[in-house]
Amino acid sequence: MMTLADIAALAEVSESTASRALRDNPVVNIETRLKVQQIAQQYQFNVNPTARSLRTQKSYTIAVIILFDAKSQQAISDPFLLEILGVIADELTHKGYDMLLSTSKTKDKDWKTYYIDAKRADGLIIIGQGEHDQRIEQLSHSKVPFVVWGASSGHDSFTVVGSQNRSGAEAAVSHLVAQGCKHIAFLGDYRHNEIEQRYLGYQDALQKAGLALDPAYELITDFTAQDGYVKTQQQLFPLLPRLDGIFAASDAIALGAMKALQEHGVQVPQQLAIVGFDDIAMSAYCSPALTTVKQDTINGGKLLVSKLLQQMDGEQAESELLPVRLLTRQSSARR
Amino acid sequence: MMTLADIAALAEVSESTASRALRDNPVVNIETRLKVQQIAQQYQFNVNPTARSLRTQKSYTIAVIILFDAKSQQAISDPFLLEILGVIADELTHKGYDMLLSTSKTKDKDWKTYYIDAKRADGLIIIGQGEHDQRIEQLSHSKVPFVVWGASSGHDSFTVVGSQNRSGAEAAVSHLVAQGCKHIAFLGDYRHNEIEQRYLGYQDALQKAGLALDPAYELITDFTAQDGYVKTQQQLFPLLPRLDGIFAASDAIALGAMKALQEHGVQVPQQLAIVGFDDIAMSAYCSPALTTVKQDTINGGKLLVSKLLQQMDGEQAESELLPVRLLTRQSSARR
DNA sequence: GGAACTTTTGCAATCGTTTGCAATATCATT
DNA sequence: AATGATATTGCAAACGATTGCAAAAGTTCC
Repeated sequence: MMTLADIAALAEVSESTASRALRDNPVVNIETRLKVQQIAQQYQFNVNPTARSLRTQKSYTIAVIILFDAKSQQAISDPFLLEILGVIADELTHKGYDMLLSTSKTKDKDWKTYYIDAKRADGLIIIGQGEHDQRIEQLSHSKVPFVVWGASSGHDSFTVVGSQNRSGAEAAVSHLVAQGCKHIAFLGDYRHNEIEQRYLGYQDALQKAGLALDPAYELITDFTAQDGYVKTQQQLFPLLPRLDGIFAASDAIALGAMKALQEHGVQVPQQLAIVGFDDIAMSAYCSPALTTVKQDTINGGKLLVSKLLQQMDGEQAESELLPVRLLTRQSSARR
Repeated sequence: MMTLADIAALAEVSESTASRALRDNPVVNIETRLKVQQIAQQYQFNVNPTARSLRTQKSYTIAVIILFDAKSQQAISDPFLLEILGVIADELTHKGYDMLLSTSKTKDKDWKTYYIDAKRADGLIIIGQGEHDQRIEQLSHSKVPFVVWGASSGHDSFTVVGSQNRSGAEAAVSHLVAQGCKHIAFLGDYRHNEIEQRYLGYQDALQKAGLALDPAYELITDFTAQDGYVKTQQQLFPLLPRLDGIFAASDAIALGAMKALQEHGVQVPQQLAIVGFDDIAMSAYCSPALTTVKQDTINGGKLLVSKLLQQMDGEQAESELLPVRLLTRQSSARR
């Protein structure tokens, strides 16, 4: 392996000059610079990132932490996650950063100590707040640069990027109302930050439509199709003659519910319309195709990265919620 | 931030001794060792991984490279991917390694140079070979420790961990035969390594059953539900009266195909039975529930890690294909 | 020709560990 | 008490870059 010293020797300059030349520091003579660069190129020299890290105290690495739900041991809607992860990876690569991935099951290392203090990473991207995580709150009291994907409380002490869950949910439920639904159930776990917003949006829509809020129509449901299926059987079937709409906090839940209903002989969407959230790949390909709310993963990932880098540059970064889009498909087509 | 020097001073020993004490090197007196460790603990000292890396030339980091398909820009069956990624992350964490993630769209950095030579990582895990990647073949001529998730040719020049795609596919198709199917189509892109194996398994089963191989029944299909849907409409509908079974190389494809068929009024499984591959979360919750072949992600991830570490210890690591499991559900229940 | 700048370069310290080797301390043996 | 063997410790040199500061070289101007 070539080292900077070798290149310097070949170019007949000191290591200092070689180092500066490689970073294109204008303080070194343009000709010298070119010469060094040319030689480095020729010998395929790359600076050793470890050595540079040690000296500069920067790692050019960002840690991405995927939070798993304490109970279900499941991450927020999988397909969504993979997509945003891909976008983040691309963005970081593009900006010259490496990406350290950690899928954090509940109790584990102290992020600040492990990543930041130890200089493993220069910043943190945390995906999925779940139920108000202590650790995030705590981080915000430190100087650690980090951003979170999730729900914004409107006055958070840290930078959040997420979807307009509330208005998205409201649009979804209003759509159900417009389709003639009068008794609409909510499936999801509103103890989860983002879901809470969707739940509020659900209420907004009902209120706006002058429909009553009925606790019997609100089911706490995990993120899984499995739980959507089970909860529907257990708690929705009894309400069935009247129940004519379901807003599920995720597509997975919606599909689980739909399955249960179909097995029970309920016609979707004629007797009961369903709307989900996420637009996972399968949503368009189930029968009937699922109406859903699509999150803007691409811009989400990009924003997470740009706001984080912004923070690392010492600037402030505001929280931001991205617009979502209602995709109407057959599962809610009653008129 | 505390440094080793601080700890050494506090313990009134030299840095050398402190360093050795922390690694529990028996050459230092047991009492000294305990004292140093106690002090380190008390002051929450952690060795700086960058400095250690520089000195030892090891990073205690593994790079995981997710290969995307050149054309579809899509990774192999998404849900599967996220799962195995989680397992790998856990295993690595458990062994004290960090995980660098890279989602490699076609042309990018030279892995050996970027990760290994630059000491960013001590080893590589490559997920998804796709269509015989040049770069993997090339790696095997170097001393770089790496493992690949994919298909084994039986005589590969590197370590592969994967599923028994061929026998799994054979079981799936034999199951269709047992259900009375006589004209079974194959949907998938056999230019992709793993899919090729599934395709061979498909042929095995047909041959064993004495059924004819008909090229008209073999459709090159991308990994997406979308393409399964389109290709089915375009190329399967004409064959319909006779066609009575489909083996799709992935669940996504299967669901796409199913959607097309249902829209076309074909009864699944009565008129036509379908089997997929992967067991993605949705498979059990579509209608009818999809019969499929489940891969053993958990052991897959564990094996990838253990075989890689084995290689890094200088040992040889054999390729290994894991058994899969046929999950029979309604989409193929004709008897 | 020399003072006063400006542009380029290089010296040497530093980042925080690990480790080969030599030095010292300890102990048993004769 | 001297000798040799055996535990313990510490010195100092890496690992491969970056950077403040001073020195050297080159210009300009009177």
